[in-house]
Amino acid sequence: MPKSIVRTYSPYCRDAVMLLGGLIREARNELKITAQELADRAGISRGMLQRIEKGNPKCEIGAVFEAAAIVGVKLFDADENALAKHLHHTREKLALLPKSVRKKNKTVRDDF
Amino acid sequence: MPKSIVRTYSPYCRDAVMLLGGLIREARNELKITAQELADRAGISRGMLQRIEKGNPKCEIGAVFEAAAIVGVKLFDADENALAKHLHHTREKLALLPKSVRKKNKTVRDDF
DNA sequence: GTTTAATGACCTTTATATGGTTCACGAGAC
DNA sequence: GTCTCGTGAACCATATAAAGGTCATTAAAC
Repeated sequence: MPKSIVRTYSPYCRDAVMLLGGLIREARNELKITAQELADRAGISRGMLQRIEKGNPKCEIGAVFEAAAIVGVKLFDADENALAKHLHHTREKLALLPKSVRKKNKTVRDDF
Repeated sequence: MPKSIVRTYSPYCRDAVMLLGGLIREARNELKITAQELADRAGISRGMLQRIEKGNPKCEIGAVFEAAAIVGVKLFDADENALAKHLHHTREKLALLPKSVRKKNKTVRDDF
């Protein structure tokens, strides 16, 4: 970022990220997998996995989801097939939706 | 990253990120909110929101979750309270769990 | 039709997230 | 006791993600 941007996160957002990290850590422990091994399998560094499990919001979502998927933490409480189907459905809906939203004019003429 | 790392993502991971982005875009359209407005409210740039909605895995998870929370896309199919409770529960469990996992010695002596 | 606004796709600059490497601590295994 | 392994934290170099801007296209609103 050009100008030093101090990003703030809502408590809900911070909780969600921390929860996800905690779930990953829990699952990893139950699977008796070392941090290094999970990191290798996810294609990330161990330090990165540490930040993920700690709930650092500044991690790329792809790495987090990858780690989560490996240890079996399902996002959206959905299994893979359902996810793919939902994705397909979403794509269809998006294709039909208007590409741009436009706010209705605030000054509505209702004096006719 | 020092050495140019080409990260690969599993199909499930890519689908999950794309699904989340699609859900955000859907929700934003239904709420009749412009991309600029959502970006402002989430404290991110419009270009960033574009990448999020497109399902780019290289976005910080905090920004994605923030945008999702604003438009009402709940992660884990859980409401805020349940999330916070779950987080608390997770913290407790983590406190009890051993801090390190150690693989059992492969060469088990079962000849006694 | 015209006008206005929202979006998508660029590009450049710059702050920073990441990978890699250390080191220290803790806990099993021996 | 010693030795190993897993973890947590800190540091550094650098690839790069993000912000901000511009422009073209599109589509609502008029």
